[in-house]
Amino acid sequence: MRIVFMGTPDFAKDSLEAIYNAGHKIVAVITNPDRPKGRGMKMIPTPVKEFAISKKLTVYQPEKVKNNDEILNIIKKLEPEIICVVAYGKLLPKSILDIPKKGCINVHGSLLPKYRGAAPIQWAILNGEKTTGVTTMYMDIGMDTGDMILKKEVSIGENETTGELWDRLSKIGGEILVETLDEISKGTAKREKQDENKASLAPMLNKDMSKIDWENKTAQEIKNLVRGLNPIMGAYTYLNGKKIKFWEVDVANRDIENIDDYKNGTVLISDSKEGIFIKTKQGILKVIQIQGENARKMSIQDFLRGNKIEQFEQFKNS
RNA sequence: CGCGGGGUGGAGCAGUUGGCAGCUCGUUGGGCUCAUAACCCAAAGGUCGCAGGUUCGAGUCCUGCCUCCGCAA
Repeated sequence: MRIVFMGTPDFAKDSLEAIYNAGHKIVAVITNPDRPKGRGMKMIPTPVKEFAISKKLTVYQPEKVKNNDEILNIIKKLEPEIICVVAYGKLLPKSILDIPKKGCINVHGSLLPKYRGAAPIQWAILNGEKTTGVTTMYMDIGMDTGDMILKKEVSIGENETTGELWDRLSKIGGEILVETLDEISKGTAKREKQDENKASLAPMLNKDMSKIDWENKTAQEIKNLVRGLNPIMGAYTYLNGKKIKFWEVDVANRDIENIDDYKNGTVLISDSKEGIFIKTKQGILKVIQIQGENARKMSIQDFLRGNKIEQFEQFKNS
């Protein structure tokens, strides 16, 4: 089948690679423009672009796709039977969705209709979900509201981070996309409406939510926050006015006397070998990997050699 | 020229107005102990990123270079 692929990050690249290896005819790849990135603001191509170029596929990088006749005409001339969209980063207008005869299909990192939107994988971890998955669907003009074709469910590990789940789901996304294309070409693809009553949103993450709320969160909730934000931005807090990020924590299984005498966020134990243990609203939090201001991340043991954290010091919101 | 912080024994850090290079941990040897990753004693281990400059004297001040990292996107 003649396919136009649209996508941007590494999640999309795995899908592109999968359909490429499955032998589909990819007539063009559309991805976001290169953006200045990293130290020194160097222009970095998207992962999808890198792959496409290495396979000598044609690449287009429109700044926008709405009200853009140029890209609309380019896609029309390509006469794609299907457009595959994976984490492209922009909503497509109806004028583009109507081009391919067999429709536009999308790979989404959740079990729809749950977690529609930009950050389904992150939210699954943040909310402490036990399972999630990948869904393929026919696109419509809404945000992840189209009719579903295939689903694959996976369980989430207790300590799994967003980064780890992301990698797993992007591989599965590639597999399920190939299956979906198969079924479409054989004419056996289903079309299942999404149940609006079960729909939920997974909006983009913003900076504010990465601050640890010692007052109101339990140890388990904080753990979910930390692994949900790893490796995107990390969860942060303050100790003596200095910003500290946590990259890996666990709920500690130990009893401490008179624990209620201390405020949430208080360091109950600071030990050069075991690390630090912090009181929360419910449960004790053990810190495993940490990062100080302007420093790289390191194990709590390494951190404690050069940075003192005394017992009864308190982590605060500012 | 996006903003910013570094490079000091194996690890993580300190080093005040330039004046003998330190701390915690680790390592090695010894001791204590029924025993220990615990405790005590001792030792080894650094041309302070590189090059030049100022100075009686530079980890510290100046110049250039290499290199690592954080934020922001």
